[in-house]
Amino acid sequence: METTGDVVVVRGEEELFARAGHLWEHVSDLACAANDLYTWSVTRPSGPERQQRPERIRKLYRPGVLLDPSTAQHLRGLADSGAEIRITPDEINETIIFDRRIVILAGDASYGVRGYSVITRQEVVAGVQSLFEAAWRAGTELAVYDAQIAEIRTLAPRIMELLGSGCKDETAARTLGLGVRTYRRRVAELMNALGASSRFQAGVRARELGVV
Amino acid sequence: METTGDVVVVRGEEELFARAGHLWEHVSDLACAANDLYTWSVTRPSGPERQQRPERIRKLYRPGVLLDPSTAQHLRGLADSGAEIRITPDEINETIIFDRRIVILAGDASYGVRGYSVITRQEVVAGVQSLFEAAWRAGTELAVYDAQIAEIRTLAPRIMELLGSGCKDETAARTLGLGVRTYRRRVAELMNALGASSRFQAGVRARELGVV
DNA sequence: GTAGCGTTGGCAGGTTGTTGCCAGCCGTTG
DNA sequence: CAACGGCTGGCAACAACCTGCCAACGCTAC
Repeated sequence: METTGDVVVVRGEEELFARAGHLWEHVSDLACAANDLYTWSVTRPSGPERQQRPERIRKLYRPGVLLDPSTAQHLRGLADSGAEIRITPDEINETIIFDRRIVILAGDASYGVRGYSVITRQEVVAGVQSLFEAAWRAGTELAVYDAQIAEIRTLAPRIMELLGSGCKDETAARTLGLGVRTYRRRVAELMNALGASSRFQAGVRARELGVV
Repeated sequence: METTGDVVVVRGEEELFARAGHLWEHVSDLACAANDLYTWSVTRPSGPERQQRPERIRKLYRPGVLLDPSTAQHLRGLADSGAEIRITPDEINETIIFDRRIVILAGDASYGVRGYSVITRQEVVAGVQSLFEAAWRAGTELAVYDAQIAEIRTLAPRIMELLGSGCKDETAARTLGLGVRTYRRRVAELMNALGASSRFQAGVRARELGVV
């Protein structure tokens, strides 16, 4: 563990849980941005020590989380239970904010153990909060985005499977009974939902989200 | 659990462990083919019930497992301890064979719970064994392949990072101080090591192996 | 000092992918 | 029944990628 006054960097989910697990006990205003459903769930205790539910929960995700029907269903369930969920096509830094007082920023997960910055300095917290608010305002309500992406979702598994098989677009299109232009339209829509600018990146992203 | 006489299909690692965990106790001739290091480790008990080590262990992997230095080091350790390890560029069906008597074939892991076929019918076991032997003979000794891939491995993380960033080859090449032809040579080598025929497939594979 | 070998990188031809354009088709609405 | 809107799919221009070819360079051995 490294400390620099109001910013503490911890490495790995265990250290993060030890450091921040208690924050869930009394939080009333929770805001988070994540690339998938798991990023912040590791910090949250799931036993009897979990107290009352926060008064306000806001969650901001990338569209890719809606490509998996079960994940989409889970998010709808959360929304039905009172959580406010929005979707943003923009790149987001994975962040969680407790009561506008404590911020945790997730570091790069590409290699080895992930680092998390736990920030309590109020000026910094305020800055991160305002960035979150801007991203939140630009987001689209879950229900609205879900309706838009429903069509993509029905075909997404087959397209992902075909993309993952390594075959050419022409072959994949024929397999689905589509013209190659239409197949490529669908692929472009998936790339957008995954927030990817290349097919390699889309492949990585799809695997991370478990949709391939 | 579904049964068809000498072939039993189980779903998920827990059922597999319950069904096949005991096989490790007295096995003396073990042969397996896997895409990563974890596929068959879930079936193996790790406590005191594990008896003596098999007399012969043969493991066949795809080259991608050597892209990660720590995975490569682990495999070298296994080889040093007496296991015979070979690498094959060909597609392999994940298989494990106990004493030429019992075979387990891993099913598709793309979605949901993975199915495993546990086969005891001797004709089928013999057939699978001979397929394994053919693939084994075509494989390359770990040490030989490792030496060949060492060069690729040093640059692989940077290339994966750049590929994963979604930027163009020209940009990535400049970032690494290489010509775009040379960069594309390295990418082609990585694609081969990953057994991928498209960049999307390579992205998926790289993420599965944890090298991006 | 020279020959041989391996690698790099520029060039180029071919393939694959990205996206715009537009004709045709189908379903809906007035 | 006609008009309209949306979607499909063929075509095409362009971009990005894939791989062969070859000159140049650096290193090693003799």
